[in-house]
Formats: sequence, structure tokens, C-alpha cells
Amino acid sequence: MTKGHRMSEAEKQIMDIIWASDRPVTTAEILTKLPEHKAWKQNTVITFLARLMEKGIVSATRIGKAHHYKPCVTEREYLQLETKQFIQDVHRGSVPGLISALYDGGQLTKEDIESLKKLLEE
Amino acid sequence: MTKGHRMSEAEKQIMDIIWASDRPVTTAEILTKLPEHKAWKQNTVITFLARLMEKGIVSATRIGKAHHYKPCVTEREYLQLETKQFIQDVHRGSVPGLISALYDGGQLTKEDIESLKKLLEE
DNA sequence: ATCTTTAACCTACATCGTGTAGAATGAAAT
DNA sequence: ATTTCATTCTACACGATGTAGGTTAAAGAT
Repeated sequence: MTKGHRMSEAEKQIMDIIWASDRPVTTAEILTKLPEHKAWKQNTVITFLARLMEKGIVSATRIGKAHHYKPCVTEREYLQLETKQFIQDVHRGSVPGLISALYDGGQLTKEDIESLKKLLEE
Repeated sequence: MTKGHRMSEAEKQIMDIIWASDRPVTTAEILTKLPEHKAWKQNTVITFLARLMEKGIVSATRIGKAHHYKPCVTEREYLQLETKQFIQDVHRGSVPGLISALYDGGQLTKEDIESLKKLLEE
């Protein structure tokens, strides 16, 4: 959790499931919750989980023969870290830089502007 | 320039030099403009340039024996693309999602908020 | 207690991106 | 002609990634 612990697409997919659950999940559970088109073998999922553990993103408790995995980082925290990193890497650390890219990229819808305004009233 | 043509750190370094120049540059010129600590051989730089061309990010014109490279994408456009991609990949396409991450990550300084407010008055 | 099921662990491997550059080629300058 | 120097081709090691088989160990069934 300390460093810029990036995760791969596959790992992210797994994390989405772990984050979406309110309690620790097993590999088996993860398998059932994967979208149809992801036909990963259990071993494959276990590999991803092992890598996520190495990276300090999940931790596991063994109950019986199965591991129960839970996040070490909330999705919120993760998004914050990624965002920070992105601004650092791409926009040389400048938040206004990011905002103007958004702005002149035409990314901002009217609704976005509205909710933004609301947010800023604090 | 069409697809999500990502570039590596080294390639970005090269692009920074190309973008910073007001006219097409040669490999030799790039070499002189590299920061001290980057002791790349000319061939190394040429490799990066070749990859940038494959990706459609720069184009070159041959004058005499040397190529003169110029960007196919402005830095502005690049930043817009990267930002768009980032929001898509990390924040599931939600700009407000990005903003809240910024917000509750404590990224926003008072000045940022001020300039944001100003921007939104349009 | 033995057999069967199943989860985890260890190991592997092909592919790709990346940094790094030498060797060969070919044209320009002297 | 000979030297110089940029380009092109080729290569390679290393890490990340997707993918999973074989082996082991433990839980559950009979």
C-alpha cells in the first residue's frame, strides 16, 4: 500500500470483486462472481491473488483449507493514489493542468460542471 | 494518433524535447538537449524515435542524411487523450468520480479551488 | 482409517514492452 | 578515395502479465 503499487487489468478485475463484497471472499466465491466471459481457472485466480498479496493490496486469513481475502486498501484510497500518481506522471503534478486538459478536451458535460460547482461550495 | 497509443517513460522524455522545440529536430539535437543524467547513445535515441514513429506520434522528413522529427500530436492533444483514457480506465468514465478522488485525497489546494471556480464561470 | 475432493503452493512458460546498444550500410564531407 | 556519421537492422536481457499444470496437504465422506 505504501508505494505506487500498480495492478494489472486482471488484478483489478479481482479487486473489483473483493471491494464489492462486504466480507472476506474465497477463491471459489471469486470464481462465481467473475463475468461470464472470464473463464479463468482457479489456479489462475490464485496466482493473481498471490500477486496482489505480494503487492500488499489484499491480505488473507485461512479458515479451514481456504483463504479468505480482504482488501488492505479501500477502493477510495486506491483511486486517490492512482489519481495522484496520474497527475504527477502526466500533468507534472499540476492539478490546474489536469483541469484544463479536461476542459479543453471537452470532457466536461453540463452535469459535471454542476456537480463540480456544488462540490466547490465547501 | 488514433488509438490509445501509450508511450514509455523514455519515449516521453524524447517527446518533451520535440514538443519544446519550435521546429523539427534531429537526433543529434535531441542528444544535446537531454538532461545530463541521461547518457543515451545515439542509437538508443534512434530506437525510441523509430518506436514513436510506429506509434504515429512523430513523423520525420529526411534532409541530407539526417531525419528531422516533428510531432504528429500536440502536447495539448496528448494530455487530453491521456486524461480521457485515465478517466475511462480508472474512474469508469466518471468525471465527478475523478473530482471526488481529487477532493477527498486532499489534492486540491485553495488556489486550485479558486482557479477551478473561475474556470467554471463559463 | 482410508478414499476422495478440493484448495493452496510451487513452478513454468510464452508473450510483450522496455531500455539498451552493436554491426552493417550508405551517403556526405573532405 | 577515405573518413565520418546518421540510419536501419538486429539483438538481448529483464520484468510484467496471462495462463495454468503438477504436487501437496488438508477436509469431508464412507
